[in-house]
Amino acid sequence: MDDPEKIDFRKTLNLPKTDFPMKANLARKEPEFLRFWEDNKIYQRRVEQNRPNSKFILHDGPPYANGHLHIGHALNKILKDIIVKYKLMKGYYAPYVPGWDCHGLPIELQVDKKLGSKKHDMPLPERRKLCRNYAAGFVDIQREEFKRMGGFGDWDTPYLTMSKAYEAATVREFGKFVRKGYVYQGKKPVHWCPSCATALAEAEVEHADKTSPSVYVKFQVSPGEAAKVCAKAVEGSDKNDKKISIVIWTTTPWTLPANLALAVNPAISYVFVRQGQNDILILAENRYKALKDELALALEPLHALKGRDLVGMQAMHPFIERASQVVAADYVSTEDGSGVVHIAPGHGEEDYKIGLEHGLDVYAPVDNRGRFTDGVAEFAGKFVFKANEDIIETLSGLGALLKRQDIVHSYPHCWRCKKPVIFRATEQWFISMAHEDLRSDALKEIDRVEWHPKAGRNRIYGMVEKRPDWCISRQRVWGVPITLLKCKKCGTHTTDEEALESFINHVSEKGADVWFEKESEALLPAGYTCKKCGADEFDKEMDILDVWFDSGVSHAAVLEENERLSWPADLYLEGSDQHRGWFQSSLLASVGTRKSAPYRAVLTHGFIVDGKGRKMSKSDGNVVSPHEIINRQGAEILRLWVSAADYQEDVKISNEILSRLVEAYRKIRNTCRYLLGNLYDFDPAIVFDPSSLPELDRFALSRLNRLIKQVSKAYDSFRFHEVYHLIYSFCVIEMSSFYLDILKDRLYTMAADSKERRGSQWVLYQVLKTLTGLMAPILSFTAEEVHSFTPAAANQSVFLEPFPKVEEALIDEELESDWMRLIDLRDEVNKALEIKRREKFIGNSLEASVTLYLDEDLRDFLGKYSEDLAMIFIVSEARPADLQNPPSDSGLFQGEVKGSKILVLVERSDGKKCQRCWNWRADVKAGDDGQDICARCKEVLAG
RNA sequence: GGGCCUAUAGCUCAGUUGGUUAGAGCGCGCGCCUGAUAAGCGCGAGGUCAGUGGUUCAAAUCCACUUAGGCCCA
Repeated sequence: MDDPEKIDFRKTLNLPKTDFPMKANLARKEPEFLRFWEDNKIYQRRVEQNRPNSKFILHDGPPYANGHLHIGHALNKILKDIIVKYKLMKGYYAPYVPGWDCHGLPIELQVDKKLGSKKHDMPLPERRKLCRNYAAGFVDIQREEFKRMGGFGDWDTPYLTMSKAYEAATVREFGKFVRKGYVYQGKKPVHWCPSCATALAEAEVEHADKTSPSVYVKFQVSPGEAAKVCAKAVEGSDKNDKKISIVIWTTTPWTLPANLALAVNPAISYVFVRQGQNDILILAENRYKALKDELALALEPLHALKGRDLVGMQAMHPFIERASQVVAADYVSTEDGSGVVHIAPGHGEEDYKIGLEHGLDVYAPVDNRGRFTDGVAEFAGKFVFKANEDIIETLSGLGALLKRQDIVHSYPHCWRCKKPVIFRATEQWFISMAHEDLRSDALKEIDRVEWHPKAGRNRIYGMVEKRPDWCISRQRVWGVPITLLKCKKCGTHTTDEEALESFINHVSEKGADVWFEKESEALLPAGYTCKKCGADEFDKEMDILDVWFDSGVSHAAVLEENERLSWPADLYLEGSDQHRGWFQSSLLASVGTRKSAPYRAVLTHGFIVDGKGRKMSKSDGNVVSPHEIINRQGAEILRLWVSAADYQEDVKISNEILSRLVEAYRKIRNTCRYLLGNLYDFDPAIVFDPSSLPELDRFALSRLNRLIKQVSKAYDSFRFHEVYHLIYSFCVIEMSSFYLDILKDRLYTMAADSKERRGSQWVLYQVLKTLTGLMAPILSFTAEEVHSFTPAAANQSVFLEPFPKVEEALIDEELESDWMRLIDLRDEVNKALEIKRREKFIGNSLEASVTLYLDEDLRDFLGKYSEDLAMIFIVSEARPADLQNPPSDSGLFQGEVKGSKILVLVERSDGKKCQRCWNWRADVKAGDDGQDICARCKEVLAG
């Protein structure tokens, strides 16, 4: 050092050089790339560039425009983005139009909450305007959040279910259902939230524990009946003195005023059993034991009958003058209760069905606030849940109450206000599943669609097979109106083309608000009169459409209306819960009007759970927020997490998982950085004929092309975790620990412009470009960053590049299998070296000279590689020898390669260490400056 | 309670039509290197394939049940 004469060999080497930072600083630098993409319209340019090519349309399921994004949104949108980017790079015309679901109860409730009591004085159009603004606000928020994740798409022109054009399309599609005769009005019990005063969709109901009174109630059998039907049962007792009663059990005493029947299971056995002095009770035989003590029943039942023998019997309502007939129902079980179910057709789904079968009235004497109507004189005006106690008291006073306790059970609650809901028969609008074979056609279509995973088919099939008619009306304000007017004179609805067309025109011009702003007559064409009676005055239908109808028609409102898109979509991609939601509403909306499914394929992902596999909930405190990850580790890590998981099942996320991914990210990044570092002086204009390259390089190219093939296949089948594993393993196994490690000597020590070094640089260049392209759909930020450092990159952005293409000719099976065998040998040599390292016999592997004692087969195989062995093993010398004549060295390593025994002798090289290339060679001599240098290096330095 | 689904090393994933001692990478432990350096390389230890029972010459793989978990419904 102090000697100025001494050459600093380090300076004579071609060491890697790059400004590409090792530290990614993702959270800080990602926004710069976002700006780059936006400023340069990279997505738009790529889409346009692909316009002449075949289309691939991924139709976005609209998230609800309320609240910030959670990790589930991130999973969904990143998966979509990976697909869109892959298809774009593959050359498909794949515009991605994101959308938002803007109408509906949750937003309305948020707005109502803010308004408080002012809500009642506010005209409807104004409340709707507030809802619109609220939704628009969250569309903006969520849009920014999605964009931050690196997603490509038409963010400036998304589809909104509340836009005029979309609302008009919704009205138009509804009109088609009306014209085709699917739509009918009927009384039916629906989940009803008395607090929100609205019918709720299935999806709007959630189950939670509730404490309810559990009561056993006697329904006395009409005296005449007792004698007839029960003659045998009461034989031997003084029948005239005895009261015979059927025992029912219910947890909703408030439904008793609406009781019209009692259901028994015809197949099971019922017993007559004495209670106290004067009572005989009827209940299921296998409930007798459980209830014996509770109800203070006699020790022995008097008699038993099958349920079917009880059918037709008349019982008397305990406190209303009305008969209640015994009917048969297969679903009645004896798991709890008394084996007899009280039936109120207006207050239960099963009850309703049974009522239909027996011609019972759909009776529901409860108003929209959950209060009894005047129909129930003694409880009129009482809120049903409060009336429970009054009813129980009444029953008790009449001696009809057998038992009362409180139980905690799972009960339906309103998803918004979290209060318990009731079943209540109301006037609703329905789409009939039976009309025009809607159900069977939908089922046929399900089998024409490709479902990923396959189980999705069964899931939606089962649901569509069993689902009831679609209740499409809601008694709320924030939505698309049910555009029907009712003639004031004859009550006929305006279902004709002329009226519906007029409504569509009004809505497309002014938006759906027009329905609430204008008078009925102003919505109709001038001079319009009722088609039935000729009257000209109408009442407006004030119900709005189910939001599932809104989003269900997106195929029509978006795919058909946007000329850049096409119908049907190639793919829908949502969480597996959407088999009941959007996949189904879209299917029905499309089959009903077009007799065909709106999608060719449906891909679903699972739900996100914590590291232990539990679902996330605020109360458990295991919620992971995407913002935190983005701000701490970067959106790139979130994207890598999405890609690494097998999303068709539940996806786990935890700090451990994320930190593993951060490490994997660093490895991929560093591999790219190292490639870049070795290309600082490479001119990509130089083209090499691959066949002229050494085997090692051809092996690397073969592996690289195999990688392209495998990765493409994985992308094509949406198996992104395979993409991740393939790319990552390639970086670690093929590159970092093998090819690149071996190449160091060649790259650093040979003449910068030598054929050998340029050849490997050319290979490294191929590897770099390929890796960048392969990872771009997932690691978009990093791929772009690498691309910006890549020498002579043709395009401004990696997303303007074609996806890497396989060169089949470069995949060489034979070469690969030979080199796999060499790698097996290398593994054995490494084990032998490690032992010597532990013995402190060597440190750096270059200090070693290795002799391999091999059988004839292996020696033959190694023949052509004998010159390359030292390079491959990264030792100073390596030579094959005959296994038959091993030395008597006790330190011989015994190994095995594919069943062949081998022996490895590790010695210290007897040469000297070259101060420049660090190899130990016999030809190392002191140079002019007195430093040891090998002949090869001397030649390089001589130029 | 019903429908659909899942369960392989600490983590993420492989395990072809059931067929030799269940694989990979990471992490972990130990070590080397200091010319990828908040890097790189090597070696090693980790699994009764959720459990139980069955079919079979043979089961992680097929069947049944159980347990745990997820989605959807009741």
